[in-house]
This record gives sequence, structure tokens and C-alpha cells, in this order.
Amino acid sequence: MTTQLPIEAPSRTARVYEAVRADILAGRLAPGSRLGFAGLVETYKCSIGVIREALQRLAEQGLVTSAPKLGFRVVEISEKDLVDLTDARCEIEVLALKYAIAGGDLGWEGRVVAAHHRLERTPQYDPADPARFSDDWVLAHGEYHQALLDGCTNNRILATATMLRDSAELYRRWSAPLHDRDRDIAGEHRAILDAAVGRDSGRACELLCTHIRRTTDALLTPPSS
Amino acid sequence: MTTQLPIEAPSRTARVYEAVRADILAGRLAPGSRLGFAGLVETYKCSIGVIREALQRLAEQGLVTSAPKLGFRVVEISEKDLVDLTDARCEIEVLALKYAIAGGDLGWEGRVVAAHHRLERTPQYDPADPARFSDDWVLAHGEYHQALLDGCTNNRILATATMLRDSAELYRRWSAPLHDRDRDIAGEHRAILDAAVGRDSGRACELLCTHIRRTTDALLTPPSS
DNA sequence: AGTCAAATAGTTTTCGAAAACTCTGCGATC
DNA sequence: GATCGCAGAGTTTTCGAAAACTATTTGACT
Repeated sequence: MTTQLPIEAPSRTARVYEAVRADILAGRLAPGSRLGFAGLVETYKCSIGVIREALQRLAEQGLVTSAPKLGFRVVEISEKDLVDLTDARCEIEVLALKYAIAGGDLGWEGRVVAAHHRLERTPQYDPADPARFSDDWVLAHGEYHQALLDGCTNNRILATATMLRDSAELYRRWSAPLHDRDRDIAGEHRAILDAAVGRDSGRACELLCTHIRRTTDALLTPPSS
Repeated sequence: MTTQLPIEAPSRTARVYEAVRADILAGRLAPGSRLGFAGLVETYKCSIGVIREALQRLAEQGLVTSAPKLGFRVVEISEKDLVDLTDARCEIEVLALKYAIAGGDLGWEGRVVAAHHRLERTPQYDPADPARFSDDWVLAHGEYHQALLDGCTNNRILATATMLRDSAELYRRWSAPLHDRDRDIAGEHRAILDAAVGRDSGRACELLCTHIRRTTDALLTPPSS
């Protein structure tokens, strides 16, 4: 009985959902910008209904806002929300890491080490515009942080932490470029890695919290100099 | 310029969303049961598209699962998930309470006291079936716990805690009726209230965590009488 | 000129049907 | 007798158009 496991034929709605989501997270759709159906139908080559379903999902997730009869927009960003988000991440993302360190198996350790290895060897800055991070690095960075959390055996906490991380991505994209070159980001990542695979929960959590806060602080302080 | 503020004319999708959500949370739709479009169209008197949008939102929220081409079902419950959910609530709901106690204003205190007052005077057990809680009590209970959290000024944390509470509602409905009459639930609620309005954060959080765990323990231990 | 109201244009929301797919039951084949 | 494949029935998915609504422009009136 070869039950030909379903070759994952994603529905059109799922594809549009992923595409719009990626466009928002990658900054191709600016916060607050309208998501008119006419344009989206043109862009994604599908009917209005499909678009609506995708946008409803994104709205439930908080990446998109909807006002009855006025359509959908990319969610706005605000300083207050960034502060809330940062506090929430420092509590919940750190919590997920704690669970990962307590319950993660050897496979998890391996994946974290691998993700870090990859991150370490990816050029941090965009050669074309050295004030910005390179796309490759942003990707590797996200995957490293996700790998850290993925050892968390509590799916509820893991899902929450992942969602918060995604939201933070928006702010990373839409805040002023960081000129915080004094900061040794690579060193921070290595320190977190060492503490995590060394199962030093207290230290790893403290390092991660500091790491998260430092980025927000850099975004919030005006570019003085 | 009397801008006649919009009298909240909820769209059909929003109404169906609320209705299905309420049906799931109230236990009128059993976990794992199919959500066929034919039936839902009949029940809610609207087109398939409207139903689909509502179900997509519920799916994103985790109250409903969807398999491509196989339709939607009410999410399944499991022991592992109940344990995860309980741990997550003990961490995150308690976190929200901590924020509420730290930042909640006098209005919050008032609403908590009011909600508790109402809960205290609502008959706990259903007169018709004294083994089950009365609907009124379940409602008042939920509103009291929500009021406790509502003082949390961090919207990200508050939203997360609220979502976890909603999920827990499912388990409360679908687990064996509690015969744990030894437990002084009213006393627990009063103790939490006193600690919260007394701004004794440590004590309030500990009490809430114990309160949450006790319910789960009662659900998980077999009814050994 | 300025203001208000009606008509117009553009969007969102909802619907019903066509297309695509899965499941069930029957019959032929080994 | 059991298994496989095929036809029919039932569902889900997608679409295009009609209905409902909002925003904008135009034109008349003070």
C-alpha cells in the first residue's frame, strides 16, 4: 500500500499568502501602504477571492490591518509597538531558548552549530551599499536565531516566539540603517552559541536578551553622529 | 462636521467568524469534527466564499486545521498540547499579570474588583446538572481572568496571553467534568484579587500559576474519585 | 469665491456557478 | 475470494460578475 504521500500541492491561497507575507517582511511593501485588490490580482494572477483569503490570514496574524469597506493595508509600525515587541521578545523568545536548552536533543545542537557556522561565514554588509546588511546575512541571521529556538519542545511557546521574531523583522527593515559598527555582533552570536550548546541556560538567556535589546536601542536612539 | 462615526456594520465574514469561533469555544462543535461548507452555508445563510474567509482566519489562529482539498476541521485536542498550553500559560499569562500589576491604573483595579464581585455572586454549578459549571459562571470566570490581564499595557504580551486563554477554554469544555469539590476555587480567586489590587506582584503571580496548574492537574488525573 | 449636494468613478463585499479534486461503491480481473 | 481500476457522487477550490459601499469630482446655489 504505497499511499503516495501528498506532494504538497499548495493551494493558490497559500501561495498568495506566502508571497504577500514575504513581500511585507522583505520590505517590498511599505508599512501603511494600501493593499488594493485590483493591484494584487494583477500581481499574483488570481481572483479576488483568493486574495481576500490570504489577506484575512495575514490580518489575523497582525501583519495586515483591515477596516470594513476600506480595504486592507500593511500594518503600521510605531515606537510604542517596537518597545512592546522588544519587551515581549526578551521575555518569550528567551523563554523558548530556556526550553530549548533544557529539552533540545543532539540534533538541535547540530542544527544550531550548523546555522551559526553558516552565519559566521556570510559577509555581513552589502558590498553595493555597506551601510546595509546583505540579504544573505539577514537570511542566515534569521535562520540562526530560529535554530536556537527550534529545540523548544513546547509548540505553543515556540510558535509564539517565532511570531514575535517575524514581527520584529519589519522593524529591522524599516528603521534607519544601523551604523553601530562598534558593536561586535558576530561575537555576540558566538557567545550565545557557546552558552547554548554548553547548556548554560542562565547565561545564554541573559546574552540573548541583551542581544535583542541592543538592536532596539540602536534603532530608537537618533543617529547622533 | 458631524462625521457620524461608523456604526460598526460588521461584514458577513466577521459575523461568521465570530459565530463559528463561539461555537467551537462553547463546545457546540466538537474537536476534530468536520466543517463542511454545505452545512455551514446552510447554518449561517451565506455564500461559500464568506465561510472560507472565516475559516482561514480561524485556521491562522489555531482553532481550526485545514488540509488542502480535504477541508477544514475543528482542531484536535491532545494531552501533550494541554501540557504545553499549561506551561505556556503559567509563563505568559503570569507575565501579563505582572505587567498589569506594574502598570495598571485605577480603572483597571476597578474593573478587576467589579468582575470578581460578579463572579463571586454567580452560582458556580448548573442547577440542572450539578456536576458541571453553570454557563453564567463560566462566562463570569472568563471575564474575571481577562480583567486581571487587561491592565497589561504591553499589547503584544496581552494579545498572546488572551490567545492562550481562549485555547484553554477548549480543554475546559472537552475534558471530564471536574468533581474536585475539595478545591476552594472561590478562595483562590479572592486571594489572587487581593494580591493583584494590593500590588503584591510576586504573590499574585504565584497564586495565578498555581490556579492554572491545579485545573490542568484535575483534568489530567484519572477520576479516581 | 465658498459651500453643499448630486452624479460619477473606483473599491470592496458577496454571490452562484464552473472547474478540480477526493472519496465511495461497483464490477471486472487474477 | 481478494484486489485493482473505473464511474458516480459529493467536496473543495477558483473564478467572474453583480451588488453595496466609499471617495472624488462636478455643478448649482448662497
